[in-house]
Amino acid sequence: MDTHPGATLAQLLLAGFTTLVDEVVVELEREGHPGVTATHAFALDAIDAGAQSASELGRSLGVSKQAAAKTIAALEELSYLDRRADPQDARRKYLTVTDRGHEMMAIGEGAFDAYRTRLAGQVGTRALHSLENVLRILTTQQV
Amino acid sequence: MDTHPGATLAQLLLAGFTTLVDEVVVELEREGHPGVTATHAFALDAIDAGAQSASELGRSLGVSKQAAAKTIAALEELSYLDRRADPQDARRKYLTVTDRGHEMMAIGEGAFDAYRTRLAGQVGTRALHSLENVLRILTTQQV
DNA sequence: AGCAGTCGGACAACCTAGTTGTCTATTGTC
DNA sequence: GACAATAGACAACTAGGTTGTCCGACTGCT
Repeated sequence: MDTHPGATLAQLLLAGFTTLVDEVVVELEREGHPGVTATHAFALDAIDAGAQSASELGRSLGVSKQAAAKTIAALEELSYLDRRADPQDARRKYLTVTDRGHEMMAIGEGAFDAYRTRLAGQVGTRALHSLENVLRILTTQQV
Repeated sequence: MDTHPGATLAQLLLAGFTTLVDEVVVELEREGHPGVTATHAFALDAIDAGAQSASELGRSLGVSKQAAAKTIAALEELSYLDRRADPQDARRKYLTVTDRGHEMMAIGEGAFDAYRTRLAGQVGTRALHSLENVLRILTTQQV
């Protein structure tokens, strides 16, 4: 039935990601946050979790500092971030998440979690935990 | 430990995809097929499986016919495809996979399958089947 | 047989999310 | 004080898509 099991696995992983993300983006738009992408949401999470400069954000997301700077510019434009001079280090621009940024994060997280909970209801908590465990092994080990 | 389970699931899915694909691209390069991307390999699979025109390929991959045409142009440039006039329909350009294309497909599939088999060895066949089942539900149903 | 509508393909302009390379200003280290 | 490392800005580029427009070829209907 499936003549390409390995390639199918890859396509399933990508399709799963886009399905989940599309759902969340639609929900964010419905809740008053149009123009937000998954990249934005992940970056804002990383900044709120401690990445306080473009270089640091790039390292934390695994992309170049230039790419991180572009994402930061977009988030600032959408009023999700403030950039201020760092009094300790004149090279840096200190990043803080605005109130609107925290609101967007909460809605995004809520939508992600709600989807995950619905999925758990359909396939069972054990199957979902098993999936997450397999993916963690896939991404962190030499398989 | 994980304060964002839903977002983490999305990131795991994407990271799983890129891990798998990067591995295969490296293997293809090592086996004499540099410049091949996952997009190319998936498109060639779809063409070999019956998508015989740019429009049809686009529908089968879920992208616009223009995007499919760009991928086809790249595959033709890399000598993985032939485009010939269709005697039955002068609008169409009939697509056939070359010998080198079939060789590349075989290597790509082999690399994908080998990785999947190694993963099954680490986590068990049941866990892998369960993962694929969950992803199929995630991508094909209204969850 | 004619004609309207659909379909395949090409071309252009644009977008997103990244890349590398180069540059300046600042900071930390010996 | 010299010098390497770091933060950020700017430019040019790439991949892989998108819409919109257009034309020529086919198809179904009357």
